[in-house]
Amino acid sequence: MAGMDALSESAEMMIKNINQLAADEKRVRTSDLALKTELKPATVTEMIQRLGDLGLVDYEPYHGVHLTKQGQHVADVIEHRFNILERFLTEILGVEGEEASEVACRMEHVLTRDVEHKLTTFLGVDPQKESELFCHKINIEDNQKLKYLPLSNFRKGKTGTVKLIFEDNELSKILEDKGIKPGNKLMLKESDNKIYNVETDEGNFTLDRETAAKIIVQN
Amino acid sequence: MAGMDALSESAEMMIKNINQLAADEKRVRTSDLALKTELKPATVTEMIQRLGDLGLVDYEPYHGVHLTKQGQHVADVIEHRFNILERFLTEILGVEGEEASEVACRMEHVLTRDVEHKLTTFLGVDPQKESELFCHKINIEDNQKLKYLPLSNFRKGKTGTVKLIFEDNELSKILEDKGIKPGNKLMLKESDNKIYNVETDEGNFTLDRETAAKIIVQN
DNA sequence: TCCCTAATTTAGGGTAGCCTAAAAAAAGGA
DNA sequence: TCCTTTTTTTAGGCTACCCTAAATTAGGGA
Repeated sequence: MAGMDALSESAEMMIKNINQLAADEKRVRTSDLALKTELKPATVTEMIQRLGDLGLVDYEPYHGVHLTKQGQHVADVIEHRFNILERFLTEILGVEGEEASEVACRMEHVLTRDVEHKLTTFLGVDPQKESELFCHKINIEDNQKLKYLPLSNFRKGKTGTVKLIFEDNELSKILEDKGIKPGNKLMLKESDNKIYNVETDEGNFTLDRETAAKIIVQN
Repeated sequence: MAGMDALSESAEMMIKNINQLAADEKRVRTSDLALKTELKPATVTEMIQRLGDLGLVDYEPYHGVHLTKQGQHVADVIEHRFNILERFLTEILGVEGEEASEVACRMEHVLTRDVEHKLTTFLGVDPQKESELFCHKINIEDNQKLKYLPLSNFRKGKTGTVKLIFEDNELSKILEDKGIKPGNKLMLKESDNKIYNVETDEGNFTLDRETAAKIIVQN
């Protein structure tokens, strides 16, 4: 494939910023990019010219840029990587907001597709929704090889053991009454990726996707 | 502090490689570094001259380099970051060996001390042992703010709820008999960082550090 | 329309990191 | 010792990113 080399961190950041400024499909102006990236306008011009040569942006001198289909794809991938990294850092490791953003912003450029995918699965993001935007990244077959999986990514008909429930305040008490607590077995009877019907020792219950995402189950 | 700017990834990699080739305190030769880094000898010379100017290596033209105290410290930090990242990628996410190494090798340069520290704690590394080498990084006070903590890093006298047990084959069955299973409460009665005496609903039990590291407990 | 201002690009300069080719130093055998 | 071979460094060249200063273009008001 042409242009298969990895993009530099600088180039990826520029694409990300173009995407974030690209409201209502207007072309993004050099000066706005300069402000957002904290680079000088001349530097922005230079960079978007390079990105133009790579076919990632449509650049018209003096009239700003917008992302091409290819560029948009890059932006979506970066955006997604940032989001899952930030979630991991804050929700799992407990890193504070500002620092989590900064570290996620530097880590987003070094993830591979595979690691991104496994981290996404670990955090329990909707594979359906994911696959619309990032069809290359979600592979249900792969999910099943992971030891620990959010219930939201579990396969219909499979049995597993609850290992961990995130944000266990009122929610975990409600779940506990339904037999969904760490150590217990459950089986995913039905799921359309919006509603999850689960069988436990206490009977049958239906959960929404948000809740299912917080329940880590072992295969 | 002088030289407080972040080192480039290239510079950090060079220091890491010098450290890895520095057996029996002999000076490391340019050609060996060139082989290991897959750079040309001239490039290596250029880089170690820069590192020399920064006071990170002791460079004698034609006679190789070795790390200064400062350089050794950088190497230790990088090494440690690599190790915990690799462990996280393989043990938690299930990334395969080769890819885990490569991604860890790129991520090691973008971690902050705080994230490194929180990840270390999350993975349950011996804080005692850590503090000998990396005294700046381990801070028991901080540990206690984390939602999830390996039992090996728990503070004596504290009570918590078991959330997750890694590598739960035979081990988890044994622990379950002792009342140590996800969902159950426990209290760390005694600990000298080698032996962990735990009180559960089923009585008092003693664990070794390796086992304690595999038990994630919530404060 | 024409001109002024603001936005943008071009021109030119610097550093880090890479390279190849040539020069210089070290090392080892005769 | 001396001379050949290997190792290392220097010299010089290239690109990506960053900058400032000087053109250039666009766009709005008179």
